[in-house]
Amino acid sequence: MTQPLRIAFMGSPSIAQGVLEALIAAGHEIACVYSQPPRPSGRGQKLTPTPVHAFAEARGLEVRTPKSLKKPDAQAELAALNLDAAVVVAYGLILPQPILDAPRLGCLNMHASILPRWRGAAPIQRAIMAGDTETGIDAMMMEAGLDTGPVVASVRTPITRKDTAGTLHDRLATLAADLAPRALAGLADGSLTPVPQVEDGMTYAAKITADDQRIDWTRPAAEIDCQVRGLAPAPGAWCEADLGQGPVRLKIAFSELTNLSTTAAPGSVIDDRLAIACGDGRAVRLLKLQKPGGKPLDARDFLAGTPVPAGARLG
RNA sequence: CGCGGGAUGGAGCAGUCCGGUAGCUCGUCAGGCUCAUAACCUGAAGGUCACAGGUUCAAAUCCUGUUCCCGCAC
Repeated sequence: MTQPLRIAFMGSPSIAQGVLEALIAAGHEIACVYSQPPRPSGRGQKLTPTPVHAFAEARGLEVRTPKSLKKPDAQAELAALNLDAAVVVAYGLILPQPILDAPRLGCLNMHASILPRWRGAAPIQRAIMAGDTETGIDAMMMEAGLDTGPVVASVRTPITRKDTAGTLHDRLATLAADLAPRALAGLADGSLTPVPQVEDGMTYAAKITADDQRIDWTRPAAEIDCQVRGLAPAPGAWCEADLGQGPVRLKIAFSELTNLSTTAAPGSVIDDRLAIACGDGRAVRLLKLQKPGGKPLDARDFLAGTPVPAGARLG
């Protein structure tokens, strides 16, 4: 490897953790780890540190969890670290200009899309939901704008019809962990030059909302299949279903496009193996389902305890 | 203490209100049948009903506590 650098790592969710591990393995000096502050979250409102926070603490690294980096004292604390670079992966805070300018080489961001497509918060989910056939990881120099900076290095991976946000996330996490040390080294020794993004083809990957999760069976089957896979395993796409005890929220964790055609009304169950009619006369087959209080089940296991006969209707 | 649902052979569920023979759909195993199937027929194995106490002649079922799992909200 090249010479060790003195860096700060900034990140919060699990995709960032692998990058941090890779930077440690590459021999860099991790001066400090920044992560989102622990917040009451989840069942029971327990105060939960982020995955990166927990990991860094377990490794004995200094962890800082400021609520914002806009204040001068927070900026001074970062400047005092006297950094060669900062590596940022899904941190979740805006980095003001003084922060961006503090490290000698700047701030390097790992972003889970091929920019300028899918700038923003949820690039992995949006790529699948839109039916993209390829995505990847870009290593980019951060600017004040949202994911607008020049790209240092890039890797790509195909999206298959069997990919979910979960499987794609895991694959991209591996790619990001591999790319980050290489991009950093190339930046440090000048062998990689940041290339400005073209604006052509730019899209934003908006945060996933409750509306994104609700399945509308009048939409085309291919779109619904992409919606299901793009939101799996969390937060999940769902529809209403009356399984004999009144309407319940049925989460769909995995699906596939069938080659069936049908004239049945959208939402109709058209066979005894969970093929559902969609708006374009085609059908998706539900392969993994979850009802309230239960775990996600393969269609076969689900049907063993909850028969869903042809002719039933989902809403 | 945010709201709520759950734990029953290997899987998924009923049974719990109203205490009294362990049930259903699958899977597994053995055999049969079929060109073939998430096909069909016959037979078999497999459960201290999450854990710990309590009430009772008798507890999956009623009472108390514990652990683990999940949905919503955040």
